[in-house]
Amino acid sequence: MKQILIIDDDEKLGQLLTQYLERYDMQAHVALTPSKGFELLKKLKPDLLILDVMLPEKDGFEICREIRAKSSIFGQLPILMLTAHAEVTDRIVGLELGADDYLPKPFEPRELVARIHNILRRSSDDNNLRDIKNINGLEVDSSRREVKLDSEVLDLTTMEYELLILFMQFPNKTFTRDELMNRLRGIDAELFSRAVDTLVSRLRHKLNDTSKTPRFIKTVWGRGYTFIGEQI
Amino acid sequence: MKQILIIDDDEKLGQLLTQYLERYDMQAHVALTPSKGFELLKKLKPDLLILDVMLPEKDGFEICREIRAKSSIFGQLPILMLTAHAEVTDRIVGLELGADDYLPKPFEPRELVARIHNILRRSSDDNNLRDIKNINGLEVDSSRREVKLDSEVLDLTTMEYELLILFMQFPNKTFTRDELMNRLRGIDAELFSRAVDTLVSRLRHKLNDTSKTPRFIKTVWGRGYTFIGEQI
DNA sequence: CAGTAATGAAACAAATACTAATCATTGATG
DNA sequence: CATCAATGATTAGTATTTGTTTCATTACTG
Repeated sequence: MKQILIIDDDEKLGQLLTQYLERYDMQAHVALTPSKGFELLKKLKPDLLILDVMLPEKDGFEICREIRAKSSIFGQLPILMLTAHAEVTDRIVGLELGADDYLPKPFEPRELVARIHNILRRSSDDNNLRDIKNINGLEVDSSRREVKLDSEVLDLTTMEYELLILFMQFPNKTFTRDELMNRLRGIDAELFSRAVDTLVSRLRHKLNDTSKTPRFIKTVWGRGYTFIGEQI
Repeated sequence: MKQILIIDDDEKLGQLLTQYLERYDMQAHVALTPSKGFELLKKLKPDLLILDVMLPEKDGFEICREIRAKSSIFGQLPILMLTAHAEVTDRIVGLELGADDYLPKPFEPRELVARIHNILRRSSDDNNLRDIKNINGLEVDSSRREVKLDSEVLDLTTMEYELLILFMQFPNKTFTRDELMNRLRGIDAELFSRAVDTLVSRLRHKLNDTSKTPRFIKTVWGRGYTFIGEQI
């Protein structure tokens, strides 16, 4: 069953949608505030996010941007924006904000369901491409959040896992520390410490990759780190 | 190519930055006064604005505030502030002024480029576009910071890499040693030694370019060095 | 072709960046 | 609220890069 997270301060609307979506085999969860929303986001890892533009604390644009910034974690999460009026829409869809679709209020529930289906179909198409990755003896099943090294399952922490799949998404790309932290922790990550190094070090250990000629994560001196792609 | 607008009354600095940024595939434009700056801002619609805090007419804070006020037009425009000293910084970043980052003078050009990249990545997550230069069997993928010689990846240090892309930016141009050091290390790098020669020598070795009829880097006796462009 | 200046690159030194161990903090869990 | 796991910060030790010196070699000059 698809999990849908709705961030909207209109409680009544939330309940209505929950009931309605249930009929289409979707389980909806409502967060009335952005902070509650982020909490549920982490907990539920929903398949789709419905976001109201008008919200207390921060507006929907802001939330959308934040989520997109943490691209490795929620970069793929489809987002549907609910706008108060049809006007502002240009900014929303596909553009810098990275929402996948929008729907002006008021709307027909059926219309909403149609759009949800649309989005989910779209996103699942390219999700399949990255579901299981296998590079150089390292196998990641992202739907299970499981990593196998030479057929043995590794026990990775959240950060370690996120770092790994970020690396694997862009093999051979050299990431600077700043870049890594920004991608892993979101926009405003200011780093004064060797936290990234520590994280990499821990991941390397679990990957058994501490020799001077690394199998997976190479240090690029003066720049950052690189995940080594297929060797030819 | 990214367009960068610099508002700064230090003409020399502007020129230097323009040249430097060129190497990183950014086109810089310098406005010496705020009014000229606003004019260019409208005309160019740059991807990023670099703003000196100390300016004639109005100071950088003021400009920043004004730009942020016209949020519909330039609300998204990333702004990098150059401050004379590191003190005032709290007010600047992210706060009521809405700058995206700051950099205290004096700074290393490399540092500036790193910050620009950071900001641009944050504001629009589009570093998938790669620009690849290919000269005479030497291939540089600047987004990955990867250099291939006859299809083999080279392991270059930071300085070696910087030197190489500087050369490749201006094939057939003869650089003096002074010029090279200034471009590589920042504004008024004083050099009493043969550091440049050593650097070139090291790069040549990695490029396998030590024969008397060089493939890439030619010595111009009494002058400096030249990177050999396409042979016809 | 000798004399002189410029260059290449080896060897050493200094500066800088990285690793990993350790400690501190945070946040979750019962 | 005590415990434990995850993550951030600090730091000593180490490795790498970069700058400097030096000397043999090379290219120019008269």
